[in-house]
Amino acid sequence: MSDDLAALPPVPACTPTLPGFTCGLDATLRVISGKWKPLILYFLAQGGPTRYGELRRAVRDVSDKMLIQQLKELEADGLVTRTDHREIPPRVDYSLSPLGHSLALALVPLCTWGTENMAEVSRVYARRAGWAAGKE
Amino acid sequence: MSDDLAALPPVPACTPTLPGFTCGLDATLRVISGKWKPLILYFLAQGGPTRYGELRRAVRDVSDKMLIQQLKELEADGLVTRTDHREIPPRVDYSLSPLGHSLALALVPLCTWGTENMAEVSRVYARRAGWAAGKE
DNA sequence: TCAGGTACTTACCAAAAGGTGCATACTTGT
DNA sequence: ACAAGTATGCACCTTTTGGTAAGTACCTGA
Repeated sequence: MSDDLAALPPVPACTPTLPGFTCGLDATLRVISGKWKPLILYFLAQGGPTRYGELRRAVRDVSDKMLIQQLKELEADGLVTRTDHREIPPRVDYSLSPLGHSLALALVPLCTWGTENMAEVSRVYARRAGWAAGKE
Repeated sequence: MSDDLAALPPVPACTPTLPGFTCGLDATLRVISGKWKPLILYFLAQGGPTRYGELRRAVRDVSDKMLIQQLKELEADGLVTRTDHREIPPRVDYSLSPLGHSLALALVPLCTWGTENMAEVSRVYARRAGWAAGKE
């Protein structure tokens, strides 16, 4: 099993191209950290422009405050585009910028990994949850 | 630019195979959320088994408390393996399990994305930081 | 007229995440 | 004898994150 690792494709080194980031991964993490951001990005990547309300209903359990906040940050970071149709009642929709879309594509392997290993993950998580709630 | 998106490879839908997770991405996020986890995984993926102290020095700015804590969770989640050589003074090293390594591989695109777009990210981040520190 | 929907904003609070520093038990080097 | 290093544990505290509930300005349908 230790030989496995040696045989697997080596993980490319992460170049610390710019100061302030230890590596590319670090840079990416700064932009997608936040409970809902990856989910928002991924959802937007699947359907096209989406109205606020739809998004709200799609990303289950998110509150208005959080959704708005994360959307603003994503917008400030140039990952999503907000379109205000300036109608009354309000109509606004969100879509991915090309940059955002490229990030969403980079999320695909994570999504795949999660799907493939969901059984493992859920087992571990059930243990954690039970351990947190009950006694042992 | 809106046609761009249509032309790009469609992001595969995320199957909610098991209850409790909205999709695979969600599952993955549960396991790697934590300021240092992706960095730890990635570092371990590059060099083999690593002693605690080395790891500590490698992942810059991490405190003992945090590093230990995250390592424990990663271990509990079956992503890293802890080997205590039961020596005195203490000698312990950490390495990736096969599952952990597969996850590290899934992180590669994120790392690449960050490297490629580091200029963008750092610009945005500089703005955020300055805006937080200064007044406007 | 009144409930309900739109896309938010704000104030207030709880929980989680994270940091600092001290302690341990034993070693090696000075 | 004493400082320093090893891999942690623990108590205390601050910062960040996230949630709840209310309000806004306007519209539509009953």
